Amino acid sequence: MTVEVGRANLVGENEDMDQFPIGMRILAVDDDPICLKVLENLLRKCQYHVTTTNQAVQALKMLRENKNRFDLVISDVNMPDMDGFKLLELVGLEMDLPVIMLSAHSNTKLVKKGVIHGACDYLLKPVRIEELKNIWQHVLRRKKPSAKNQNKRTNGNNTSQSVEGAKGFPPAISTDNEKPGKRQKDQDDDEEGGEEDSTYENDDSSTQKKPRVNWYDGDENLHRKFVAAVNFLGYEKAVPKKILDLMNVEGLTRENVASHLQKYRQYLKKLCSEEAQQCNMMGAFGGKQTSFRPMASLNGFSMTGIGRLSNATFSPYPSREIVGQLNSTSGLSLHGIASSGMFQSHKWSSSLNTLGKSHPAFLLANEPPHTFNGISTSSDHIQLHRDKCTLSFKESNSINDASSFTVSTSFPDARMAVGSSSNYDFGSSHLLMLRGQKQQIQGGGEFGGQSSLKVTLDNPEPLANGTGVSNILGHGESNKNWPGSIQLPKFSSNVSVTGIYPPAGMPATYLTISSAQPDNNNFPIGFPSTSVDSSSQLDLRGDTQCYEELIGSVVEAMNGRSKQQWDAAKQDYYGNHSSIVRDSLVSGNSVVDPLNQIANQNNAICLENIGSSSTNQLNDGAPTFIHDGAEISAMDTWMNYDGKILMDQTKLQSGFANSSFNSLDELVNALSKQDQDQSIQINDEFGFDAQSLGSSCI
DNA sequence: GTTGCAATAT
DNA sequence: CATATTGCAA
Repeated sequence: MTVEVGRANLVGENEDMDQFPIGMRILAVDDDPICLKVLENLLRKCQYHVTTTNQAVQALKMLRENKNRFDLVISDVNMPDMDGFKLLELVGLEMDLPVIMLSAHSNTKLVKKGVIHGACDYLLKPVRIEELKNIWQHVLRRKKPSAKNQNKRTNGNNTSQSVEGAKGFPPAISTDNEKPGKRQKDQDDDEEGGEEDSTYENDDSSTQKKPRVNWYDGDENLHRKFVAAVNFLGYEKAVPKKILDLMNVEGLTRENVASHLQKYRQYLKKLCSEEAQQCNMMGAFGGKQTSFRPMASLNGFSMTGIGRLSNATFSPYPSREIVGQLNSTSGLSLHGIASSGMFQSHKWSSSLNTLGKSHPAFLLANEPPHTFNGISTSSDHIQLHRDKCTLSFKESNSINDASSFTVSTSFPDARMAVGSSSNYDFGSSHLLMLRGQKQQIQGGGEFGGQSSLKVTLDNPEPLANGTGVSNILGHGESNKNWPGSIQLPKFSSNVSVTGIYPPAGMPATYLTISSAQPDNNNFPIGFPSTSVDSSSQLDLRGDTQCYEELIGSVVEAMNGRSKQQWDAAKQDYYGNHSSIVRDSLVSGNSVVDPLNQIANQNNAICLENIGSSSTNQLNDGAPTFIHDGAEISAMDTWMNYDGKILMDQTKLQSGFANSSFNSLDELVNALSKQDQDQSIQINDEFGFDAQSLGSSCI
């Protein structure tokens, strides 16, 4: 039989495998003594070495006592003391032995369940000896990859799946036969014969070829992990090794990641330039906001494992830039630069040179960053001029200082949101996205539609890398719903976003974003900033309404055990201004659609992530992400790394349904009454401190 | 030792 | 052809 030939060839060199599968050690488990006896006899006829037990618990005990005592486990599914699936799972977790499930029921669901839980085979009772004769193949298959790595896997770890690990399978789950839809090149459907021979030849020699990494295959989608890792680290800081560490995917190499990163960057570059073109095409007039939503692509997690990168779903923008998106009706077409162009204060990005080259955002108009038409980034501010529109950024304070910046606008219906991710290198890695949106303005409101938003970063201190960071990104846990734009900086910072009233007399279309010390006057004062070196401002003038929206989010890992997302703040301003306070110090994160907040009126908004105080564990990261409203709306749920649903958009839209916001609600309400000075003690288990929050508010 | 880029392989 | 892998210089 070819099987025998193949087997002989394959195991021929392995001394102890000469006799294989004769004497293969099998643990048979079945609560029914009769069935067990029958099974035992059949197995013995196959010349296996059989050990039996009628208790799953006992079986587990035996297995644990000596993990190398058995080569394979055959277990009944239905057992009184322990579900066969449970046993299966435990075995898979603890010893990575092939497990064959036995059941009298051919229920597809059961079979599926068994396979999903890692069963390498699922046999129906009564079992025929013909079936048992072949079960050794499961042992062989599993041992095969380890043969050459025998030394490495003596620990009993489940490293035999190194190859499979590259596919993103969690080690705990046997990967032998599942995922029918998945095509893995290293996996021949026929388990033996010539295929094995050729494989063997390759394995044996140094010419063994690496299995190709399937970044997009499979439910867990390595690319998602990749994106998450990149976002976690921040675009510039995302280097292959760090990404690899974060991803923590077995079998994946740094080279794999480097390659993928390369491709990813190229993609972003391309995407951005394309978008720039589109933006240009769109022009200031008639461009339909919804047809081009660069930020929509921030949701990298909507990408499904097709192996194709979709513009709509990839996550192209490094979040740590300041991005000004002036689009649409605001008519902010800057000297031919896309009206939705992205701009960055060079100080916020430590290296424009690099960015200009590597960051698509700066490739707009195919010009070096500092030579953008009308945009100057050579100093600490960027100015964009087009007609009445001016955008300028200036970076302010030193990196080590707490910083704040204020965003203000007089656009009647501007929506504003500010978030922060702390990136030490950037001094402040505020994420800022300014986006013009088409929206009806209903009048200027009592303040003439002016608004401002202050963002304060109180804790730019770098955080030690969380030891648990590696757990954050998945390990097979469901994270497919992560927003792609989540960023996980290495340290957190306090962020406060406060809606404030703009100074009277500001131009009707005026937006300022300034950086200043917390103690400074937080108010944007005209533009451009008169202080060249230490204040930053962004002035935006347009004759039409402009919305700014920036959402910051913080995702945090607490000792690697959990992730927290701090969210984003948005402010809808128009006439009255409403700001959204979000804090997901607990499990939550929240995103509030500004559109739904319009009703909330005159509230000054304070948003602060206080958790980063040294006393709590939020220091591991303070990711930020930006979404535009539509994007956020598109996300149904966000999940934390434990697979818990952190936020349900619908709930959020209907109000801060998330319980974690209850206190915040109160806080916001209180704050909205301009009672910041009062201490509102709302402490949660995470040390959320309303008082400090209040103090951060203007 | 890493990284990023370019050449090469699939 | 797109993408993964490999090679190599910085």
